[in-house]
Amino acid sequence: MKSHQVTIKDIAKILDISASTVSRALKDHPDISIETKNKVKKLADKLKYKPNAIALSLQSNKSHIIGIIVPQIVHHFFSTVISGIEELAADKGYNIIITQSNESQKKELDNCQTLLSGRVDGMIVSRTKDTENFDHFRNILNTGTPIVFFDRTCHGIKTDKVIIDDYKAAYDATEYLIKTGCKNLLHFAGPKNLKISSKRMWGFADALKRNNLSFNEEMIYSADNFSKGYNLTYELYKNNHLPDGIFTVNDMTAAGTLSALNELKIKVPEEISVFGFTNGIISQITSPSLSTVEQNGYLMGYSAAEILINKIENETTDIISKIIPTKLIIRNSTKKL
Amino acid sequence: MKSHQVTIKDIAKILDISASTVSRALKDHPDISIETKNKVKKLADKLKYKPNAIALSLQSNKSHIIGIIVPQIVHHFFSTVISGIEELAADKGYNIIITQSNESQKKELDNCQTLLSGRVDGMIVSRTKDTENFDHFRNILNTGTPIVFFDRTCHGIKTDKVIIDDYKAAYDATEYLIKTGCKNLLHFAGPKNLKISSKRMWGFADALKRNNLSFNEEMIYSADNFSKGYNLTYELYKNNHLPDGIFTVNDMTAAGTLSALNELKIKVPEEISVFGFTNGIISQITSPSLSTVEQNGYLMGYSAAEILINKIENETTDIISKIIPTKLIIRNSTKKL
DNA sequence: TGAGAACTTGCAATCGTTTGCGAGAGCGTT
DNA sequence: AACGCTCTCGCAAACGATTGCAAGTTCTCA
Repeated sequence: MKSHQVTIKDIAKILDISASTVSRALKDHPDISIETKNKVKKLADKLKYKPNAIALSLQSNKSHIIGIIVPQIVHHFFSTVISGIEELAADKGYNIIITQSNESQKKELDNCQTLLSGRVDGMIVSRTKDTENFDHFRNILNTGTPIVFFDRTCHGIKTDKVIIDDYKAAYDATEYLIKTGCKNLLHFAGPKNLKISSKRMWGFADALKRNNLSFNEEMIYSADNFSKGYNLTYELYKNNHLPDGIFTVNDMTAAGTLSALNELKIKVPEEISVFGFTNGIISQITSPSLSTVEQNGYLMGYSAAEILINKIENETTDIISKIIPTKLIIRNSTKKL
Repeated sequence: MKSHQVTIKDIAKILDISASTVSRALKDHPDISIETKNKVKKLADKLKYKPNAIALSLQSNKSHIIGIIVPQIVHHFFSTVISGIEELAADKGYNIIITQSNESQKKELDNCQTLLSGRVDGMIVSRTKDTENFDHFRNILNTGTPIVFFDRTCHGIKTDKVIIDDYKAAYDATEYLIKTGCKNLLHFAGPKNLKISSKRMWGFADALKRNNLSFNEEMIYSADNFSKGYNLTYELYKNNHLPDGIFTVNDMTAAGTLSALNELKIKVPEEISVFGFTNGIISQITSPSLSTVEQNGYLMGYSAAEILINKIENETTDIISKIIPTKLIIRNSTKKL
């Protein structure tokens, strides 16, 4: 099937000149006469010649490919980040190869192998949740292939990363709830060993303390997806433990919470305020629409690509840690200031 | 920065043997003595030798890369498809390079160039909405690089494709609405020149006719996103034109509709039933949760990859048109049978 | 002792492209 | 006529890996 893409040699043979002349003619090298250039360009055009990127890579030892490893492509946040990466990469003449780890460390290792074998110029990675061994990344860095981590980073490795200030974002969101009159808050949290989760939790806790509200561990519940948020809300209702404000670790959990509250005919935000985190599509769709933290995935991806490409092209060695600013998006699940 | 990945030559030099011997030793060629093999393998292991995929590609004229063009990565449906492609591709030893067209034909053309230059072994494509000129795809097919289209296909090109039976799915959904008692239906439709939209529209129309309900063009409204669904619903309300059932071209539109109905205190499904299309995440989050058509994106991607890889490896030339079965997902925005 | 077989290994070409260097042609100058 | 210069262009090596073929060594057996 795959017949034959036109090569420089083909053109050379047809015009009865050498391949080097064709190569130089195509890139306007001054050594080549104008007539020859014209002949070559005309034929190249006619035959739809396209340079073989693979041969160029081999020659230059640069693939112009960025390798990406994410837990799941379908996750809205990750696809947003990928989109940001793709945008800048395309601009700068890079392609992106995407692999997903499905939260499995074995697959993550495989992905590293593949990308290394493919001689990517650099990698952008968000690691799996439950890994504490980062030797594979350390090895790659040692070979000189740069890696930029985003969102989930690797404790103990000195490397470039792009993150948001989860602590501050959570602090701000919580403080907003307090300022709009909530006095009895709960936090629906993610797994403790995931840094982004624990930071959000501490932001919540510190906001309470600084605003003269007491904090204790019983304000923290574990719930980080739709159904857990939904079920937990029902449970709190049954036990008569519903607060007047809930800050959730992500939008899905908030959506589950809202769904339960709707069914229970509890008015949001009049009786209970709900604050999410991520600002995914769903935050506009819930009823009422969800106040949340804008976690600019697109910008994260874009920035990560920026750092990486700079590293590839300028061979700098300084470690960059970029923090993407967050923003509170106030919609209708919270009261107005 | 990028120092040097270990090559066969490096190993050869260290052991003072030729590169060919190393190559053969690594792949257990019978010509090589066991001692040599052991020496070579041991050193290769120690130095973390990884074959240079680029060199192999150049040599074999196979890149083992599948190029993907989608309008937008962040769109849930597309990222689901990509996920399906990635899964099988990884299994079969292929990498995927992803590009997005952002619904711009110019970018789509650029993407084709890039992928062609990258010498991908094949492509999986969902084209931009408003293009009617498919010469670029025709040209690629002529060079012998196979393309499998999915979801949005190209009228007039004989090529492999993976689609769903939009007509039947729409027919079934509409019939469900009728069977649960709706007598006065409307359809919120997408652009007419997009085949998937018009097929859904005809499925809707024919279901009405076959069930002895009259159909006329005034039952078709143009609305294919959240805000259009929302606004249109309000407008119908004002003009006292609300039906007892609405079938929308996608989930987002349905979500907008539900949102408006909620605000208008119109009971769903008691007063109005709403049926969506896609079964994205949002269909579980709306209140009430949305009855919709399962459009198995993952399976579409997986199947597309299957067809493509088969074409690449077995060089078959027969054209395959695969139809992914759909399924009605009944939730709470419609009445029960 | 010599011939042939068996076993190991190396040479060189190849994939498509780039690039330093050298070579030939054509011209003008002395 | 001889030299030198400018214009054009081709040769060959290189990137990393594979592979047909040739070549070298060792061994066996007559």
